[in-house]
Amino acid sequence: MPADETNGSHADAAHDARAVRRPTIYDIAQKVGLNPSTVSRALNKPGRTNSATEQRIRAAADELGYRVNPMARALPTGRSGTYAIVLPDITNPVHFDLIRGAEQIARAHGFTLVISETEGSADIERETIESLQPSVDGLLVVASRLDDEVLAALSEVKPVVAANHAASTLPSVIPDLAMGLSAAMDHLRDLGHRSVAYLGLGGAQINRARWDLTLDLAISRDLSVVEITVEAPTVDAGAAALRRVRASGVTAALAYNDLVAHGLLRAARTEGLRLPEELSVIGFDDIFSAELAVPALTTLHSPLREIGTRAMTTVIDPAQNRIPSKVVLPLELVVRESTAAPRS
Amino acid sequence: MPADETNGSHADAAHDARAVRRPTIYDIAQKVGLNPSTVSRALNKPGRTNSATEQRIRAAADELGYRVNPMARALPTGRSGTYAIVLPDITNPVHFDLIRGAEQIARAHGFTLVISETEGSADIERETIESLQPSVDGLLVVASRLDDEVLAALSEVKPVVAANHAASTLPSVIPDLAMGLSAAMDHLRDLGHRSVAYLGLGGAQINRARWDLTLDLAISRDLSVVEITVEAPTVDAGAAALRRVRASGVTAALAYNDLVAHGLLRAARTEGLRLPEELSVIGFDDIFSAELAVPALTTLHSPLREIGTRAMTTVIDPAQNRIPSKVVLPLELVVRESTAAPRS
DNA sequence: GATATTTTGGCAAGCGGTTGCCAATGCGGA
DNA sequence: TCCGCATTGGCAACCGCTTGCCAAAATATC
Repeated sequence: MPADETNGSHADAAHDARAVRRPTIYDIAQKVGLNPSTVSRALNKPGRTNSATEQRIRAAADELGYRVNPMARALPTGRSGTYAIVLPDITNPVHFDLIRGAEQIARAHGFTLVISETEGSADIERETIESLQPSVDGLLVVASRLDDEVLAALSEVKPVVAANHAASTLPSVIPDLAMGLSAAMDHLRDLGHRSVAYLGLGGAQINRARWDLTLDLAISRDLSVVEITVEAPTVDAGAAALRRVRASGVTAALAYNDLVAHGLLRAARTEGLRLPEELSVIGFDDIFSAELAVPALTTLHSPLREIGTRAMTTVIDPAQNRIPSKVVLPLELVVRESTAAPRS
Repeated sequence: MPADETNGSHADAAHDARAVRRPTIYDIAQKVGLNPSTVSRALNKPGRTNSATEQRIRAAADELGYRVNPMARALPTGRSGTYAIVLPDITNPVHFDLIRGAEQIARAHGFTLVISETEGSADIERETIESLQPSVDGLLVVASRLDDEVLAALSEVKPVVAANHAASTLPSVIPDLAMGLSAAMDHLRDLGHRSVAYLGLGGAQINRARWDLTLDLAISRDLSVVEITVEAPTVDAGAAALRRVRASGVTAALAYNDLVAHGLLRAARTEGLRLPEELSVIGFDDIFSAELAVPALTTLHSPLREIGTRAMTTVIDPAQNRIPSKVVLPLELVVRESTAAPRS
């Protein structure tokens, strides 16, 4: 039988429709002369059927090019095999590695991942999660804008785990802020800085933890510190902050993230500052462009990818799914060229 | 009724299960004393039911916090309301804006988007598409590694559109290579360059079109041109190519993408070349870090975001879905600091 | 006021799987 | 040879929603 065109066997009216119908377990059942339930078992319950018939069924299945329809399966079982990751902004490079880590685990388990943006709005985030719930087996929320109680309520329906920020009511996977910020502060102090600025993101609760900690750490090191707020976690917002940074008289700045640090560096260069002598800058995250910057960015390397894999692993596992735990991963300072002793 | 705890109304055995059951149209039907089919119509077929009962149903629906279950709906209708975008590598910044454009359109229509990586492997790509097919209404393939015929076959089942590369058998949305490359060549020639290198990506068919065109354009401008192959579309691969670029004696290089250009620049700076006088570099794509580079990268600005929106719009529309067309979008040269007249 | 139409709602089948339960078959042991 | 048990496969219900078809009710037509 040379022609592959005949695979529709008894050509129905369906044939003139635009889309070709995919074979179902009923087609397989008919082909081998067995009941669909047997086909289902042969394909999914190892050992439940005679191995000879299992062979026949398997053969027929891939002769027909059968693939299970995940939605049809999801209905009776309640398990769809898809997970969602919801985050404020896909294009923020910080999220790439996190997404990729999650994707890798999902793929390894044969799950599919849907990614959804919230544009940083709590309302959209809530709405998104609710509308996703019926079709997923669990959710990862990254840098959520939602209150812990809301998240707790949402996680009643389907498990939710927090990635990259701590939620007291959920399993969370976070970087070790204390470790990273201590290292950053030590580094600055050791270089001889006496006063530093922290460029924080207004309105992000993830920012609070960082600032509170930075404040404590600075005080205990006898450094003076001020918080300067940027409007968005972007290059432009970072650039716009330079004026205030200079006005504050600090010799070093710790940025909310690398994008902000990039902006600060760019603006400083534009203004003709000598870098890093006249201004030391430390970023946060260590995105791929950090080492491309001039001067190359000293930054806190966040284990984004591992945060993604751990978070995904957690949400997949029914044993860890629902119990609020906290996985903290090392946050390391990588020293490049954007920090130096202040000119005296 | 102060307590919100009572929403389970007649508490079933389901109550002690981990996951809370979400209300269905049956719950609504029972609550208002109507048939589920009426509920379904009230919610989805405007005008099909009496507007008074529609009100009642709607009220009951959101009192119960009802949300339709997309999977249950997908089964009878065959429409799942989700689309997939499959691409070689999520973390390649080139894809961010494209994804985002697609996401925006999807969201605007209330569709959900699933993103899937192929790691640049044709086999994985095919496998991915096939396993996604039953649960999506259409696919976007970005920089596909698959043959046009394979794609054609795949698109029998569910519509597929090609984004950022041309597939003769599918609707495609692509940048205007001729326009962009002409501008790049003109720019180089006008600066006084006589011989240029093209840094191409081995094995990518999207690369062939670029190289062929570059060759033609160079010849017609009386420039000499060589192709230098990089192994991967990455910064490191670009850096590794510097040696060969210098050996070739060219004064300018056109890179496969901005990442490669970044690498070239970085390596050149490390080697102490004076940039851009000793080597002009033009990138491709205009990713966000292009203007962060030092010198800031002259590059071909690809309308990635619009490619994403147009491709998504196309795949959504049954009228355009299936007819191989070609939407070409302007590819513009943005001149920054990485190109200059060669030192004479 | 009787008949023809239109509105409106119910019934039931079906989408493609899964699974509890039962029946038939095959096998071993007494 | 007969009984009991383990294997193996079939039956049918169900997951939540949609939709063709029909009947009852409401409305329009004469």
